[in-house]
Amino acid sequence: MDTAFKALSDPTRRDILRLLKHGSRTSGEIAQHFDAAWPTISRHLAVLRDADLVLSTRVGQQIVYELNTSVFQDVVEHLMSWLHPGGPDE
Amino acid sequence: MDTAFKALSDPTRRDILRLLKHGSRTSGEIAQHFDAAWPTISRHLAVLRDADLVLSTRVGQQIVYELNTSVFQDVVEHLMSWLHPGGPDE
DNA sequence: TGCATAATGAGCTAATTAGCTTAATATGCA
DNA sequence: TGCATATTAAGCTAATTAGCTCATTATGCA
Repeated sequence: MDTAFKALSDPTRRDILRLLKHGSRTSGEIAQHFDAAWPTISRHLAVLRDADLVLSTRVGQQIVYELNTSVFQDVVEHLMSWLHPGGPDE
Repeated sequence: MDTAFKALSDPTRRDILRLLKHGSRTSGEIAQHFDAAWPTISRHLAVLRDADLVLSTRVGQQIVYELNTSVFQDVVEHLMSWLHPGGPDE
């Protein structure tokens, strides 16, 4: 959970997630949307992967990334539990 | 919005928010719950205040902090918009 | 095998930040 | 006013991290 919040704290990574919201993309397609160097985007993708916010699959020469919506659900539920005083989160 | 995600990315700050979920607390009461030095907690509170995640009011000699639930709502809605492909967030 | 393409790993620098200690500010009260 | 308490500000160090460039790994195909 800690890694998820940390991953979300970077604007570039949130931009990547927004991009993936519209469908799966390869590393190359993602990198092309940004001014940063490809290895830089690759590192951001690794952070998102470690946080389980995205899933990656190799398809031939390329690696396809997609949102892992279940972890998003967890983060959202986590936040919402803070809004309800009687919630389960101590 | 950027500041909110950044503020949430620190575990100590999330602990502070969890504490405030149970009701308003003064700076001193909050600091007592942690091993860190008081000025350190004070700085964390400043980060949360800048992100509008908490509201502060002076009451006599003390400053009382409380959750700003409306900003939580915003963050939650922001995250949820990423889960729905037809959502408004591009 | 040997070459081209896709992606990541290694190693570096500059910037950010969490933590500390010491100093300053603000309020309450005699 | 003058002192005590509550809180924050300043300034520092160590650790983290985003970005880069260059090198390496992995796959596809002739």
